[in-house]
Amino acid sequence: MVIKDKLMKEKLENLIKETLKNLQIEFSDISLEHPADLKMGDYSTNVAMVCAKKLGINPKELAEKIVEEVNKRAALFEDLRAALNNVEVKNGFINFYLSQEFFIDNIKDVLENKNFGKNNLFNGKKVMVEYTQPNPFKPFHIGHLMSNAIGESISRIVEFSGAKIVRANYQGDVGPHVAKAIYQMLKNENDTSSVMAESVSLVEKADYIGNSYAKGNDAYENYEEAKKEIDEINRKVYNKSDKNINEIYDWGRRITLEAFEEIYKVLGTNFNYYFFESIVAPIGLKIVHENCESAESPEHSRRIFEKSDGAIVFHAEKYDSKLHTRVFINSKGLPTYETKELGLTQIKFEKENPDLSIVITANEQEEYMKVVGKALEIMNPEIASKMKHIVHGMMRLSSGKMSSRKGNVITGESLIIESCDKILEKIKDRDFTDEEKEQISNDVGVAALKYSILKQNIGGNIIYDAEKSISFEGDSGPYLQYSYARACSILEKAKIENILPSLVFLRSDIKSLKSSDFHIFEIEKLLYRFSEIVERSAKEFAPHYIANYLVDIARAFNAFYGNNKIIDKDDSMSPYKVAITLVFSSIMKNGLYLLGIKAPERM
RNA sequence: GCCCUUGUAGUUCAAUGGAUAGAACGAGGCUCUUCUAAGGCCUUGAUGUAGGUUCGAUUCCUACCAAGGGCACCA
Repeated sequence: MVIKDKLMKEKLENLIKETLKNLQIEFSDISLEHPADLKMGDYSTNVAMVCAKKLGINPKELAEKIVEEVNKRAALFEDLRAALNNVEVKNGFINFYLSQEFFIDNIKDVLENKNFGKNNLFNGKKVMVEYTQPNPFKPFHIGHLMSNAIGESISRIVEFSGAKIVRANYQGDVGPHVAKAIYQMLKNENDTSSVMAESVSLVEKADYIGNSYAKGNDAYENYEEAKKEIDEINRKVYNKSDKNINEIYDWGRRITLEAFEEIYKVLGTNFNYYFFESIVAPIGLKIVHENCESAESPEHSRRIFEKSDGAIVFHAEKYDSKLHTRVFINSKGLPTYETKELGLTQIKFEKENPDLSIVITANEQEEYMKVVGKALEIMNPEIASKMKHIVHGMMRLSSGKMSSRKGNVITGESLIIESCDKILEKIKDRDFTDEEKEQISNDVGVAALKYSILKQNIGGNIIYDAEKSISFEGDSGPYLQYSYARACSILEKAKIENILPSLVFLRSDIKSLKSSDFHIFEIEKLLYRFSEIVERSAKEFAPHYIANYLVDIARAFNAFYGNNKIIDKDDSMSPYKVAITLVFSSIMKNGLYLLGIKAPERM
């Protein structure tokens, strides 16, 4: 058995270390990387250039000397001898070329090892991930879609890296936005009661509530009278004092939550916890009051929060000049977002006590969270150290339109439907049953959207182009799925032709082949890297490394497909090519899973 | 004004301090009596400005310019 993927890097690093030691060069920080260009080898190190200056030697000469010594040492070990094809100096770099035997053994490894691609970065850790956070009474907008795609992918990646994942959702079921929606629904009492009827669909009901919020919000901003009424309703919602309001509230909350659940089903998310502001708010209030300057009890001597203009605030700039003051309890005695966040954090740790608690939100909340984090750090440094806030950018539509033909705001939901409908239109003439078409267009439509969100660094804003996103060409979710489906179809044919993937492709077989008959395919040089890509994604909480990698292997596979006949009874290489196809399909499926994307076998 | 984030082909995005800065879309050409041509192959083009650190800077540091976000009772 030759060395496989991760071990290879370690072995090579050790080899270089030993070599330097032999040459009496002191250097510990070995950098060994994959060169960007496959022509430059499979691994590459810059030690010669780094050490040359210190030693006052020409880097090229030093590199030659190191290579000579490396070759001598590598010859002593059977595994290295088999795995290394060539070591050479180019532009001062020392490049390592791996052998056919290395690649073949790694193809075998993927086929035999069920855990291929996994790593143990988070072994034994419990990680809670909070994401999506749509608010009852408001539409599921594009930001929620982004948060969901990113949160689900990060959850899966971290889970794949050994963690136990707890998925959490946090929803604002009290507050001004609720009052605005209820205000409008009370104004249109007749419409409201007819929408509440059984016969009206869930989607229509949820739309009605979302639109009521939008109108109520408008009234709040433009009419003093409405503002007063809404503030009054807000208070009544908090203390549940009005029977009529309670009834509409209970109904609206239930309907919008049910509608969200339908969306999660389409997106492929299952939450373990739903936290609500109504539950979290009183806990946060208690925390703030106990740590406020007015607290009389002597055990609460920490005066973190201070009274100011009738509100209770936290002067974060006292602790960190880069932060600022924020209101935690407003002058009406109601908790703000910051206070609720403190309550939420406490509940999370009481219920699950995670080793790491991740919160995913849009970047507009970055500065608030730093202030909340500072307050938390003073009160409970242990919990604060386990919190991680991951922010994502905003999505803009390339068309510039943010509202649909009906004049409604384009919601996350409408974007999903539009995407799926377009795919359905594209595949309408294909040879599938209506049921299959429905399933495929759902899987592909959602993939198109999710991929558009995940293909780039999550911190930046996204310009969403619906046409490009659903395109099956180039850099898209459907392109990845198409490549997978194509591989599946080849494997199906292989089965019919009875060409089985060769699991035992013996070293003697390779040697008996003339070198002209055998060359290492680009796809082979990429497949074994899957696990290190996943590990890096997990370490940096960055799904886009996986997305980019999948495009790379899809392209390499399609080139392999385009330039080779895979199923060919007269070709002794055919079983091995089938094996490569099988490995590609398995890695693509796993990779798509990590992005939260389904992999249909036909499309 | 202060703080955070971001400036890369015409456009949308990559690039763990490294090699000739990669893709995709767009444009032009070629390609299937072979497994999904929704594919493949070829051609075309970019690091905001000015310094600094380094053998080497898109990456790190400083200043400037530009965009987005935050800066007291919304979330």
